[in-house]
This record gives sequence, structure tokens and C-alpha cells, in this order.
Amino acid sequence: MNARYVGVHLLEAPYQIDREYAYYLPAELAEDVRVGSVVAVPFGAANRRAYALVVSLSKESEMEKVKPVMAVLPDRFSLSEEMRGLCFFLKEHTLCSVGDAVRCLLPGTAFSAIREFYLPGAGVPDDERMAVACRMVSAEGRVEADRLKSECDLSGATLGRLVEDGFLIRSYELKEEKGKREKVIRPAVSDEELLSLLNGEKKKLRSEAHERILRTILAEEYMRRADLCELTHTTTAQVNALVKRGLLAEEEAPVLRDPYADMKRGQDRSPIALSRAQGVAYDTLETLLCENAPRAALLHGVTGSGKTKVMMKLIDRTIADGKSAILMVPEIALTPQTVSIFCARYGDRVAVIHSSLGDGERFDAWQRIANGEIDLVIGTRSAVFAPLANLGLIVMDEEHEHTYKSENDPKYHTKDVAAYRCGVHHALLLLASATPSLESYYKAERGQYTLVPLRERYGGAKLPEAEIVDMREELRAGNRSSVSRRLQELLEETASRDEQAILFLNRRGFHTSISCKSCGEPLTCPHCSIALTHHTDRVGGGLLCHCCGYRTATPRACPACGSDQLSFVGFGTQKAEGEISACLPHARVLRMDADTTRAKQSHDRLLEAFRRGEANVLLGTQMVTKGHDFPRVSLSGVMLADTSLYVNDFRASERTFALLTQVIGRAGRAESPGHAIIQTYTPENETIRLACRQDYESFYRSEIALRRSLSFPPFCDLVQLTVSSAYEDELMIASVRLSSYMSSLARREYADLPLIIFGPFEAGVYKVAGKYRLRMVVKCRLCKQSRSYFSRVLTDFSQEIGHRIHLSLDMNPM
DNA sequence: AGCACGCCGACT
DNA sequence: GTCGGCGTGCTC
Repeated sequence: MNARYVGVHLLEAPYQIDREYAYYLPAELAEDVRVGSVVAVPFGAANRRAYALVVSLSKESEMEKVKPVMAVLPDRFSLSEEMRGLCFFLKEHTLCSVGDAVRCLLPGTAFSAIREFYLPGAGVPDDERMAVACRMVSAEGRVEADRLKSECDLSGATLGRLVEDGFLIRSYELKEEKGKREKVIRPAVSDEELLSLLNGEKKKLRSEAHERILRTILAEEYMRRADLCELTHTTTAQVNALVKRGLLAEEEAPVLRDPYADMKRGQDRSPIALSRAQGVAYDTLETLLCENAPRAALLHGVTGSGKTKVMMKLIDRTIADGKSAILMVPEIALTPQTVSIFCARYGDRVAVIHSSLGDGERFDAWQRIANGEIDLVIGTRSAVFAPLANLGLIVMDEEHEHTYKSENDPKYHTKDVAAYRCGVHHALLLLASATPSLESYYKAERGQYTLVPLRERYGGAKLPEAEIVDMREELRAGNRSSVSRRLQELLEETASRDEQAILFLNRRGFHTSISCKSCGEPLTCPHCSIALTHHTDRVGGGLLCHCCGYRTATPRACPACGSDQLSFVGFGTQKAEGEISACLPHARVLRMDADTTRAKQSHDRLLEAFRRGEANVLLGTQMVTKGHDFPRVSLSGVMLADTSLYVNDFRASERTFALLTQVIGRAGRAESPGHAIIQTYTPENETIRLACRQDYESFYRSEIALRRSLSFPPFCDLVQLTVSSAYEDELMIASVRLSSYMSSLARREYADLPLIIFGPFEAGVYKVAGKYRLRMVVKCRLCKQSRSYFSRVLTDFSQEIGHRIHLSLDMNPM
């Protein structure tokens, strides 16, 4: 079709103005632009450059004055039909703009690809400042827009006028893909020659290091210099020596950045042996996979039942069928084992995607996937957008984890996106967990998901005997330590058998807070409304805000009343570490929390040290509870179960149950069931008792009944609106207006829509990083009509309030 | 969200 | 008489 006009969605448009805009398509671009292309267009009175997604083509336009498309991004950044559908799906379901969705699907580097230049035109304008700009362009031949604007202090609108009057010519250029060329080393002589050198006349090869280098290069064909040195434990000089001898050559080659390259070397494609129970589960899943229809299943396997093996075999099967798969994990740093197993198994056909990838690394991974070079993508939630064609399977491991819900726009839940994509591709969605979310188990019960249970631990391993320790008893007995007498006893036993223990504590730092004994004031962060946490191991120690990172020295006296009677309350990982060390003088304790894992790869290092047996006890926050498999761990424990239980959140019990179950599951092997211990001030609590027995079914029954009677998810949806501002008084006024607008809109135009509006009330943490936050919550059923209601609220209210107030909306927040 | 247009107060 | 405050409204 000879399209002369395009319909586009602007990528930087806020939600209120996110609709289709028409542009004229110059003949010279017509060839390159199709639906799905990303183009650059002039927008607004100032004609500032905006990126836009082409969503339609047409021959005619009713519009009077349309502006032209200026440039088009390379076709590799185009969005397929599936991806475009996904963008609109995200817009509808999370109320984000199309632009927010597109930015989520394309690597960030796509948008730095177009640069705007000005070339000299004819004549010089009268205005002095403009004349200076024109002379500068003439002198240099061509000047980039941003530099011209800043150096001559001109607005985009002024530059636009200069172009219209012919003084300047505007041009857009695609930025060259940054040279991803790196120095690589390859053999300079034939393989035979190298082999004979290595096997035969060893005299010529005097150095062990040289031999290692040559053997490695022989196996790998060519390698990046840095990788080669790292792998063979050699230095640049040693490699250079071989280059000088003419055995190796150095050259520039395009190398795609791949931080997981070394994991992909030792290929392990050994067949997967399943136990009988695993085999049964696998067969059910394989049947679903092969139906080539949109299917969803919930693999409910107790900790240690070997869910990974079942998933692995299913991925094998998917790839063998010529299809691709996505394996989602809650957090990449906590699952190094999973990543390395799959990297070793599928080598170069694996891509790993997560948030701490650099721009270049992310782009390379994205490119490989889009090129069809990848069969398996492993990653955190953004991996669900991997542009795989021919998707056959999406697996979500630990499906109940909250990290699957995005906290930023678009505030999507990975599960919804995965389900959407599986629908399009006729693929299987596999959710796996030892403690499924109530929502998922409910769906499984109602037959929307196929429930696949895996009840036995793998290899005949037994679940540990979990016991509850009443910490009130400890206090009564005069033990004020965070380590109960029973825990101390078990720790000593474990250490004496040279076994290991994993202990979980939900708080980092030393003391959870400091307050004044005289005036009762707790020490809070000046930017946030939460108590500061006392740390001892930072430079000079001090108080830290876990919310915004604010840091200050620990005061000697109360800043409010001047009293020096400060009391330190609560305990964190740091203090617990000290107390554990104190009762086990001969054991070594490793602490793992946000403070000790700040550096890159420090997770891996800590876990590896523990695996090698360098410590008897691993103490830490959430991150010690994930599915690492440590064969010598025979004791697991929760230092204080109550911390996550008594918070004002309808999911508190569910979270606690999952957490306790996970911690308990860390211990126990075939030879010995091991021990698990849960310390609490409320030993009678039902959630704690059920978790101790690892009785998910009973927990589910009682919790789902509660949810039903109180009408909480999965029996309704919750929509949370947050109004925030640095100006507290304006925020108050705005929230009242929002509240009354919402009720009146609901009464007038959505009278038949059942919904209950709560609030406004202060957010759990009222003040964060200097901004105050008020919330409204709406209980309703999400459907076309209710979404349209929220869309109206978002649009109308944002229009009406000033830029000092911000409104954001979260469908079913976590 | 930006950015222009437009209508009122404090300055040369 | 002009410069500049930020309220209102539009963006193909």
C-alpha cells in the first residue's frame, strides 16, 4: 500500500494525552515505515522531537495540518504484531501509556539511536542571537541540536522558525551502533601445529601457563583477551609472548557482550533422570505442552521435591520441538545455581536478562533473542517481554514471590503478561511454588489451572522436625538474648557434627530503632516517616534510613529534649550475629544482608564460601531463604517469626507462611531429617503452627475462607491510588478533591458499577524521600467498565491538578 | 508533561 | 508604559 499518512502513539506522552496522532509520511521514508516502526516526529508548538510508535497506515487524512515524520529507527527496533498487542494490553490493564509499555519492551539504547543535526541554509537572520547560531552552523558545517540549543541559548521553537525561514536545514541521522568491537585472540597457526606443539616437543613450550593458554584457545577458536587471561589464570604479558612467537594473533572482532559466557562453557547435556513422582508430574505437563493450545498449570511441590528437574525436562522437550522458552526467577542474584545449570546445559542458546545488566549487555541479549539465536531466556520479571518467536513455554519459578509485580510504570504483574503471551502463542504457562499464592491455588482449585502436585521430597529426603520456641519463656527464664536456649543447644550440636545451619531474621542492622527514654520520641529519618536503624559496622557506625538511604552519626543525646537516656530497641542481623558468635565461640558466622552484599557478585561469593564449609552458620535476611541447596545444612531457623506477621496487610499471613515454609525446607537430607526451629512471642499463632507442620492445604483452607468472608482477593480486585507531593497542605486539598470526584463520578456515570471506595488515608510509610503520600483504595471487580472508570479518574484528575501533585494508580498492588 | 498564550502586579 | 508572574488549554 502506498501510505501517505501514519497514525502514531507518542512514546513520551503522559497518560492523559496518549492517543493516536496523524503524521504525513514523506515519500523518501515510505519504504522504511510500516506498522510497528518507531519513528521520530515533531510534536507540540515547539516541534520538539518525540519518538512514536506507528500503529496505522492510511492514504488519506481528515486532518487539515499534519506534520511530517522526520526519521525512522532501524527496522530491528520495530515491534511485531504480538508486541504491539502486548503494549495495548499493558495500557488497558495497568493504565500506563503506550510509551511506557514500549519502553518496557525495547532496550533503552533504541532511543539514543536518532540524533538531530542542523546544516547551514541560506542567509543570516537579523536577530543577533539567531545570527550567531547560523554562523556557528556555517562555520562547522553541521551542529547537533542539543549543543546548538545550549551554546546559543535558543529554544526548539526558535530553531524551528529558522528552519522554516530557510536559514537552517534540519537533518536526522541514525547513530552508528557503538563499536562493540573488542580485541580477541585467535590461533595464528593451524590446529595441527598447535597440537603437535602441545603433545610432542614439550621443550619448545617451557611454560605451564603457555600450555594452558594454547589448550584453551584450541578449544574455543577465539576468545576475548580478558576472558582468556581470567580462565587460564595468566597475565596479558604471557599472552603477548605467544603473540610475539607467532603462535597467536590479536585482532578486532565484533564480540557480543555476554557476562555469562564462562558459565556456558562446560556443556552438560546429560539426560535428566526423574523419580517416579517427578515422572508423573512431568507426564501431565508434557501432555499439556503438546496440546499446542493456551494452557496453564500450577506445579505445587514441597521444598526439595525437585521441581527444577521437572522444569528442566519440560524445557528440554520444548526446545526439542523447535520452540523457545522463558524461565522466570524472582531474583537473579539469589539463584546462581539455576542460572549456571541452564547455562551449562544450553550454552550459547541461553540469554540471561535482569535489571543490573548494563545497557550494552541488555541490548546484545535483546538483539540475540530478536535474531532467533536464543532458545531459552532466563531472567527476572522483565524477561517476560523477551522478543522470542515461537514461544512454547513460560515457567515462573516461585510464582508467589512479590518481585513479579512491577513497582514502576507499567505496574504489571508478570503472571498476567505471561498468560497473555501464552494465549497468543498457544503456549504453556507453568507456575511453580512450594507455597502458591492464594490466587493461583484458588484458580487451580476451580480448574482454570491444572494442578500438578509433587508431594515427596526427592531422593527420600525427609522434612525436618520443626519446633516452636516460646520466646516469652526465655524472658521469664532470664535469657534476654535473641538466641533461645534450645537454639543454642541445636547450634552447638550442629557445629560439633561439623554440619551447617541457616538462620533467618527479617531485619538488618544492629538495633531496629532508638528512642528517648525521657520524652519517648523515636529517632526518625528527616526525609521519611520511619525510624532510623542503628548500624555499627559502617564507617564510624551510625544511623541509617532503610527507606531512602539517609545516614547520620548516632547522637549521644536526644535531639528533641536533650536527654542522654537513649534506649536501643529491637535487634537486627548485625546484633544477632554478635549474639550467635558469643554462644558459639568456635564457630564462624557468615552474615548475608543488603549491607554485606552491596558489591557486585558478593551474593555468589558469600554463598560459595558457605558451600565450601568456611562457616557453620549463615545468618541473613530474605536472601538466605531462597532455594539454594546446601547438602550439609541440618539446622534451619527463624530468629523471630512475629516480625512479618503483625503488619496491617491482608497478605501478612500468606507471606509469613511462605517464608517459614521456605526456611524450614532449607534443612534435611535423606540421611537425617535435620531440625528447624521457629522462635516467636506468639507460639499459639495458627499460621506459625501450620507452617511448622508444612501443611499448605490446611493453611489454604483457613486463609481462603477468611478472604471470602472479608471479600479480599481472589474474591475481588483492589485498586490503589496514591497521591503524592512535597507540599503537605496542597496534598491534603488534592486528596479531598480526588475523593469527592471519585465518589461523584461513581455515583453519576458508573452508578451500576459495584465498587467500594476507601480513604484517603496515609500510606504505610507516610513520607518517603521528602514526599508525602496519601492513598485511596477501591474494592471492585476489574472489567472493561471499571477500568474505564479508573482511566477517567486518572485523566480528569491529572488534568485538573497542578504539577506539584502526582497521582499514580496500581491495580492489585503487592 | 511541556509550552505558548494571556491577563494582572512591581518596576524603569 | 514594560517585564514577568503562573492560570488555562492544546498538542496531529
